[in-house]
Amino acid sequence: MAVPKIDRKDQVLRAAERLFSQRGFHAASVRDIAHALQIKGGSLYAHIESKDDLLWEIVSVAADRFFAAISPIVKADLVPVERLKRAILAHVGVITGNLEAAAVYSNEWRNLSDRRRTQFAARRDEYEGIFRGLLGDCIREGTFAAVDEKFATLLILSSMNWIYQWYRADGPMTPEEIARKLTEMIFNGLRR
Amino acid sequence: MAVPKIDRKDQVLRAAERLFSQRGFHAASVRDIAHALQIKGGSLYAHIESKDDLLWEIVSVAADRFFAAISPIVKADLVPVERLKRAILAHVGVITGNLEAAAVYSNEWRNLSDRRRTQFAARRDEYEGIFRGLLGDCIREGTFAAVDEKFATLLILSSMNWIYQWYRADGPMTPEEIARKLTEMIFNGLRR
Amino acid sequence: MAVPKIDRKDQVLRAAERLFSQRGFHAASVRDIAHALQIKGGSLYAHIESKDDLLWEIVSVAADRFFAAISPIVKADLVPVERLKRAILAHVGVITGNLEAAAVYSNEWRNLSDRRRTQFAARRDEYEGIFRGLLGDCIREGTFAAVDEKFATLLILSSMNWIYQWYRADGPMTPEEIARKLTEMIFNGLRR
Amino acid sequence: MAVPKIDRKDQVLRAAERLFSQRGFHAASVRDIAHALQIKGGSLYAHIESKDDLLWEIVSVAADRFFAAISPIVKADLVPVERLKRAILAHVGVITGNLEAAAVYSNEWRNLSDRRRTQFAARRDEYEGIFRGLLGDCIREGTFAAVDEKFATLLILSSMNWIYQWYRADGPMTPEEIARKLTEMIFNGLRR
DNA sequence: CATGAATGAGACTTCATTCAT
DNA sequence: GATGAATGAAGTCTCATTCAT
Repeated sequence: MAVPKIDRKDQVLRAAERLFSQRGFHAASVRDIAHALQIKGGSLYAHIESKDDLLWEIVSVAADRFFAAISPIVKADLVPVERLKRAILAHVGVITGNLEAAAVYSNEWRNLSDRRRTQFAARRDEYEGIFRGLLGDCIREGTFAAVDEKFATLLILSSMNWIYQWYRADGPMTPEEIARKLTEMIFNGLRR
Repeated sequence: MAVPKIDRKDQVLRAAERLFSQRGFHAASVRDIAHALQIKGGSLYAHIESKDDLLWEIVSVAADRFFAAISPIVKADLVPVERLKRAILAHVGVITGNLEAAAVYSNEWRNLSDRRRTQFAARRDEYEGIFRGLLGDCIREGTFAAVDEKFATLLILSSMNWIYQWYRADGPMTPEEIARKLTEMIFNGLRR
Repeated sequence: MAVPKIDRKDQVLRAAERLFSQRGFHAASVRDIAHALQIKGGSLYAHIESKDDLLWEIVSVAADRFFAAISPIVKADLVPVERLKRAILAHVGVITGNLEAAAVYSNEWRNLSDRRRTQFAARRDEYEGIFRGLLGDCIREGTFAAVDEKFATLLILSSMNWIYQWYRADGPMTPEEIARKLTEMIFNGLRR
Repeated sequence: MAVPKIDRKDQVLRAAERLFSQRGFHAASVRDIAHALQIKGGSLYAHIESKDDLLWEIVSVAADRFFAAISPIVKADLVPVERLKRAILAHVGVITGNLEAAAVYSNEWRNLSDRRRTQFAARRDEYEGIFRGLLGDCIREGTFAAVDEKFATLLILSSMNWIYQWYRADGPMTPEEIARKLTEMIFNGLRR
């Protein structure tokens, strides 16, 4: 009846990312998501297992992207501070390239089922641990002051994860600029 | 006799803050909140108008607290950088002193009714504007480098608003220490 | 609003027994049951946990009745054949006194959740075991011929459990007559 | 080449018999049946008209089998008690030879559409009437005592229709043995 | 024949809310 | 104040069925 739709599953994921990020998991109904694809609520279930699965898929694909972006950098043969710089750029790149998924990743994991929430938390901690390691290297190497590692890591990550709140692809700043400014501010501080 | 009769309405607000912050607005039902007070769902309506009102009350009281904490500082006769420092301390104080309300303030405003969401957004922008003003003063005065004002403001606010994710009243850091470390890092950067 | 309804839960159980027995578990919807009480579907949930629970309650109360009716007889100090006779009378009494519940007990246990179905089967086997014991006593005592015990037990139970298909309280036979005729036929056979 | 091409329609019927008998009509979905044939739900409709038709077909083929098995016996020139014996053997033969269909016949007719249910009930009553006639002959001839005809008929039929609950083709008893034991018990009773 | 995608109806269930008691 | 019972709306999901490919 309809035109042959390519990769319907992807469309579903993207619509869900958009609605979950805009309204939140519970405020975005299955019907809303289906409506975005111009089909009826029940029809979604030809493509997904459950709403919970949908959230899980978004959130774990997002996690995969973050890990994939950072992994090569961690092993790179560079001075620590350069590795951290590039990791920040990579992370910002994933966020700006997948704004809605990143927002869901940051805000909606609470709505996962118990088992998955635990699983998610573990991966998130692992990711945080990688950043902390990069930062720790900078400190041990002497480039950075002996700040509280955990605290500083959260400063970096939280400032990046807030980006989705105001970044627009058609806005004035490129992801590179954002990353550069962020790095500059966090590394050197605001003081002249 | 005079058993210290704690205001029931306050109990309701506190229970709602807790549940909204833990599970999110939609995942915390009116019955859940009532259950926390050991009464039945319907009985809550002797104390509140509606669930939406409850959220609004939490969120606007939280906003009031932030404004109240900062207002005297803005007008204080101090060098700009000192004003900013104290504003940060005040803001951190409100967060750590009202962890759950602060979490609701940060995360659940999306679930307000349309009209109230607009109203909320305006206040939030106003608050952000105050911080931006404090920061701008530091730049104009020459203490701070000529960074992107909006960007730097968001860096400060976002790093503070993330605190509720890990701060615990019985943890190792006092609010003052948190504020001090945060200020130190943001003002001077991580670099040695 | 409505007149104070006494024991609403009982009314729910009775309506469910009726509808489950008439149409089967799946063909009788929650709305149908609610409609029988002149309330809306969702309102049932003030009285039950779930449709599955409702079935379970009916089925286990029915099982309880059967056990309660038979237990004193098993321990009675009577000749075996008399015990069996009275057990049959008791069982027929439970069926005719709770026609619809008995029908649900016999036919709808398949629709229980896995865990409960297992639990149910165990009790059912236990009950069958009791009858088998009574019958075995009659054989060992010499009153009955050395028939296949399991087979004969099923003959007795199945002929009784079929009663709900045709018995009507306002019909021509009392439960006692039914039990007497049944006993007569099974004990002495059809042959002159 | 001529691979023995088993009729697809038969496979559908057999899968449906199995699933309807195991789970009940409503709990066995069209998709379940299709899955048993390793095709998708919609594809079943190349072979059936509707789920209701499927049930009807199973149930009426089963009825046909019962009638076909008994018809020649009713007209046979034998003493009444012998005719009854053979009818029982024939009926047991149909059940044990078509266990699942027999179970569906006994339990799922309630789920037929209204019109068909009525039609089915008429045939069922007719069949019961035949058995009742056979039994009546035995009474009139003087072989059997003057028992309640309807009651005795139901005793015989119900004990047979319960067989599917425990009979297994690979079990210890042949259909002939089952029929013989059943006849023995019902004709002569349990008493020594 | 089989499939994937869709549909409309309806299933069970939860929820915020109301109100007589 | 609190409760039990009810409601209407909505939510997620399943199902029998259809049809273009």
